[in-house]
Amino acid sequence: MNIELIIAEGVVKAVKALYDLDTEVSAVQIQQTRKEFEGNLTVVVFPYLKASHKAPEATALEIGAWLEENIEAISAFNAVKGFLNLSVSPKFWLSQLHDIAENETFGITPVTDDSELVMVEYSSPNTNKPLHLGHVRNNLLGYSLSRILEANGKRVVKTNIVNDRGIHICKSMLAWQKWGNGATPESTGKKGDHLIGDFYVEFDKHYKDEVRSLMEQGLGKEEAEAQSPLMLEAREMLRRWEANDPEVRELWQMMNGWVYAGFDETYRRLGVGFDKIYYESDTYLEGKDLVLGGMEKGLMYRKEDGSVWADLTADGLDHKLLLRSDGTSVYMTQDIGTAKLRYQDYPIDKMIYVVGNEQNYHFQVLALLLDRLGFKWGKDLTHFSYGMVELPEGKMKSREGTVVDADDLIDTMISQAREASADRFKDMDEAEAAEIARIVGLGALKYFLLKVDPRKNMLFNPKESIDFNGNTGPFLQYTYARIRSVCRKASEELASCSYAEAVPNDKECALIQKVADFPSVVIEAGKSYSPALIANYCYDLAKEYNQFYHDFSILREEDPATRCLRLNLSAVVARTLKSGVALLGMEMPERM
RNA sequence: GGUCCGUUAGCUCAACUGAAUAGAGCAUCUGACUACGGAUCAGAAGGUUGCAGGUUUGAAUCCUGCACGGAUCACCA
Repeated sequence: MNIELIIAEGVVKAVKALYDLDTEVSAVQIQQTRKEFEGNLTVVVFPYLKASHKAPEATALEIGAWLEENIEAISAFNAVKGFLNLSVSPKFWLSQLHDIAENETFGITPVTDDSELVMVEYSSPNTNKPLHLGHVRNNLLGYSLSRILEANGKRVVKTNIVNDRGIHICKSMLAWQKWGNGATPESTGKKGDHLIGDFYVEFDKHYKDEVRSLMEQGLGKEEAEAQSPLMLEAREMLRRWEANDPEVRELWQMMNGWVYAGFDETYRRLGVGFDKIYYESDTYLEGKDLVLGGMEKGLMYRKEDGSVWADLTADGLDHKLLLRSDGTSVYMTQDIGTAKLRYQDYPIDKMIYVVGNEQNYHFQVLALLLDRLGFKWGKDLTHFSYGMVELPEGKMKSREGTVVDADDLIDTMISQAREASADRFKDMDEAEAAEIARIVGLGALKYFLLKVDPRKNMLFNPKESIDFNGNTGPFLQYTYARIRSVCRKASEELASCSYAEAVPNDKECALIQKVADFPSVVIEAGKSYSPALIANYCYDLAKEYNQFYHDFSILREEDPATRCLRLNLSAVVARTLKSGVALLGMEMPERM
């Protein structure tokens, strides 16, 4: 049983017995005892002063005495001002360690058939350029969030909505037709998404040239942009696409196919995936029907020019356009259509959209509209809003070539990991060395992006790249690999020894306590949708373990029970670290 | 201009949602391998938590105002 709960229940009884005060278990304030004081856990007694009519310290001492008397696990206490520091007996920690070691799925709530069904949308790329660092943050957050929710017993459907239609795709297609000379991923040896991205840039270059020369002929900027022959051609292509022109559709299919192959490779390398992928080319018409249906029910209205709007002023927002005067869809309409298809496919209880914070307003509106249109999860949809990844010079801009490409970054991380371990295992064969470099390089990247509060913009400095020392992914992996090394050396003893007679010292108790916190951290991370909480916990645990490892010998400890305790404690720490970082999508190497 | 978000050590980030002397890492300086893995550990130094008020026994955290930065308010996606 959880020690904090035991203490909280004890405090409720204590204040009832001592001061006749009724309070709730959830209202009891318990925190980790600060390092400079004796004890494991601390109860804040300020809330009970009114009932005790005594000074803070006297009240704390009184409650402490009651707890020591009535709760077996409490072995000592002291009071500093209004803080009651409680020491938990080594015996209790020993039994905790035993329980944890026995529990194969420690910290993980099993998923059952009647678990809540949560859909997580993430990634959501455009098919006109390769993924960059911002997408990587999105993908890792979305994937990690899915894992965390699963660990909290939710059924999770991971989904992706691919923005595969629109003028931007036509630009790449047109550029390929004009200047591609039939280039394919095979003929050029380029990843499909990069190839398409190059043509998108190519279009932009020629388009800018056209605009410039038109402006030199005396046109205004807007006029020039509107009259650029390339842009007119791209728009014409979009019209043909929407009219199902076979030639355009065929080209579109082929080029999108290249992009998907490229994306799939990046996803695979990142270790993320989806249960179901939706395409806007399939969903944008659905949304139109829903909006028109809603209009008939009086939920939306039509202006004289034929455009369709929703009046959201009653909810403190503005009027929102849903269909243009020419009857075509906007972004919002597509999201409504996608929602409909998803609900047809899955009886969703909860929808989470992992999308950047520049779309906060969009999702506020979407929630209201879906609710209005009768989606039961609409009002309570969660926009998991995250900040941008910025460079020292500011925002990434594809036009200025300051985008950090996802594939390049992954390559860089892996080769740096390779360098860092080059002189370490010369005996290792190539396949194993490559696998370890992959795990460590990606671990550094994932931890770097996930340890930060998602809401905040974060900084990535390409010159400094990502560290492998200190508060990093490799620090966790190193700790794990080192424990595994020790466990391998004593595998037989670990399997058969007994630590029933051992008496854990303060450091060992503190370490057991840290491990025992894992389940509540998983729960809190699930409630607050926070991979960062998991990352910070894993770091604290690894740091605590490394201190222990440094101060005490494991294999050279002479007392068999103590040696066994330390072996088992190490094994449990390793296992907890591994399942913790798994929630971040990170892997652990057996050696590094 | 309206709305929303952010501002913590030189730099990158924490702080269990109101508690003790605001913590880590990097960088700087000092120390620890004939040792179970030094991608480690120990120590020093570094702060008026953007500013000013307020609520509270107690505020980085809650309220008000201001400053700075960002996003958004498109018949763009």
